Amino acid sequence: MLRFAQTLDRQLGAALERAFPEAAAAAIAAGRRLDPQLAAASKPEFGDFQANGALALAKSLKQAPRQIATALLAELEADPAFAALCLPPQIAGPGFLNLTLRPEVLAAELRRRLGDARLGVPLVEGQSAAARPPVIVDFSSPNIAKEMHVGHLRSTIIGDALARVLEFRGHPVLRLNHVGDWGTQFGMLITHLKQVAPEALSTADAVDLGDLVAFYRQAKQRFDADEVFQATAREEVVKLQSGDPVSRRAWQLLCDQSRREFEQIYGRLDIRLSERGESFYNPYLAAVVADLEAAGLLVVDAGAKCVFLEGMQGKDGNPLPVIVQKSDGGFNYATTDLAAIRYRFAAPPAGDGASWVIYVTDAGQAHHFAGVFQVARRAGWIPEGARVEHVPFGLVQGDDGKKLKTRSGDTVRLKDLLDEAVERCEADLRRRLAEEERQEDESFITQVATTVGLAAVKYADLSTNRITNYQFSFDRMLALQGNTAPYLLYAVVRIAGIARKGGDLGGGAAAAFPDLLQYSEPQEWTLVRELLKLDTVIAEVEQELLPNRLCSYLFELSQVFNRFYDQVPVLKAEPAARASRLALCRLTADTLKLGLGLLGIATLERM
RNA sequence: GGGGCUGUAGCUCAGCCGGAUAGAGCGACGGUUUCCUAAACCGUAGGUCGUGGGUUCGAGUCCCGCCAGCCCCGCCA
Repeated sequence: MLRFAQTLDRQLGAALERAFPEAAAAAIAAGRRLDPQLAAASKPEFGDFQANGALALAKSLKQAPRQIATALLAELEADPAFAALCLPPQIAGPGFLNLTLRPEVLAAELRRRLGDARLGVPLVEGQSAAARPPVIVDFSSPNIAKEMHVGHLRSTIIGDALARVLEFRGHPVLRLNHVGDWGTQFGMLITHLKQVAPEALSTADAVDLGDLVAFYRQAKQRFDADEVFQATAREEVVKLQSGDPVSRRAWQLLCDQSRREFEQIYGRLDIRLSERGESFYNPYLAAVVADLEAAGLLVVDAGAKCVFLEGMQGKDGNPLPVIVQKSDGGFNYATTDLAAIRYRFAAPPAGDGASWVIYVTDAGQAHHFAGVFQVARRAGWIPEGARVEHVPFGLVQGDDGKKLKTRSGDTVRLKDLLDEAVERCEADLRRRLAEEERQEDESFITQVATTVGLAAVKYADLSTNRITNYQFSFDRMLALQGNTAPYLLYAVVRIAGIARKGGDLGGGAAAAFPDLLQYSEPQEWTLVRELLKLDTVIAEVEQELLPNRLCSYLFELSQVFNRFYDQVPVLKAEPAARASRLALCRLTADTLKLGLGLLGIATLERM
């Protein structure tokens, strides 16, 4: 619908200018234009689009809205290009102009998409993909020596979905895993291990990740309680950061251990990610401080080197600092984030040369990023026209509305969460098979349970607006009805069923379908219109970085399809109708597969 | 104390640049199966959009105040 919207906006704008030449000239002189305010129709009975401009213009034109709409209508009807696109428009309510695309225009657009692997979604304009500067999506970012938990789940899934959408649009995307592999935590952990389990620091696989997590917890407790330990740990950090070989070796072992565990999760979730941890930026930390010093932004306060923020105040009304070098000479996470931003925007080969950097982290870090972005901007590290943004998300909560925990009060391990989703799916599937007296082999059951279980977890996370906290519930996400992954997957399965029963879906080519598609039923037209919205929705997701918009669309498409499937026969229809309906099935399946694919969700032929 | 986010049906959530009578799903109640997988479909009930002002032809949406919940606020990340 994007193409139509653009064309109509132009035609309506021109019609307004013809109807009100003086007002149009005045608007243009003021650097504006008479805006027809074209929008998607708010209800199906209003057609495809509505123009709200007449209401807004009433005051400045000193005319009644309906009068303006009438004048606009007259100009539009005189435009043959418009008449070829739309049925005669209707003036409705206080002065809305309702526009309905001609059926043959819709059918032709649908036909066009049957032969298009991109289903009508355009590539970004501009240079070829190879010449374009990269977009960096920074997501997932677990910590070494800790297990991944639900918090990482959100970042991982949302980041992956956004990266997939941007890639599909033709952006070269650099997916970066900014793992926490540096800093005070390692000082703590290495100091503790040296004392209680030195073998873990010299021998690969001497301890597994579970042990490491326990050691980490003990180390943290000692760090918080014991000043002597704290001092030793800080010294250990300095040793590590200055490249002491023993510390380096210990650190490397710890990282390898954790990395293997992370890779398993990413593999299961089908997520591709380039690891570039905090340690990567270690060589650049001193330069960050030097740059800030040279730019005159550094202030030493209580022994720490700080940049004070403009427009952000702390407790006593004083400006908030971003500390870039601690009083003990060490660097902290803000320094690392500044080094990262500096490197990512710097021109190659000294950096990534990015044009857009997206950080997918929890909303609690909003202040931190606002501060870091401001410092980076004032230091001149963000080029003109480049974009840098924090894409925040809310907490994962339990049924009690508090941060999700296990019954014993621990954080929920991601691995356990995924296992449980798949197990629950499998149990449900086995029960269903028994009820329906279906026989399926074990590999089918495993495949379906795995696909549906992981799809459910991902979809539940992606389908709410990311900024709000969301309540985690296996029962809801695995429900077979409603706005859930199983419901969407089932729609794909139904279409696969039609193909199995002899429906020719064209096998990837458009040639199987007639040039003139013909529809008569309202359910068919509703489905046609829904299918044609894909390009608009993708553009919106890219603009707003909100995957839930894509989820809503896919859910609505599935609902519309299920109504069609229920009420309109396909295989038993007479030949002309049958071919046109098969085209709808084919495009629905393609759209669902593409859309779910962009969410990182795999589909099934049977379930 | 300062700042951020959130508050919409019993529950979980949508709601796009301010547009027409506020939308889903679940749950509740009532229906639909000689037909492409009923993991579906159809219908009914359910709302003072936290609250009080303001801006506007028009406010769930924008502005201000207040209330409630969550989060952040100097050397952890």
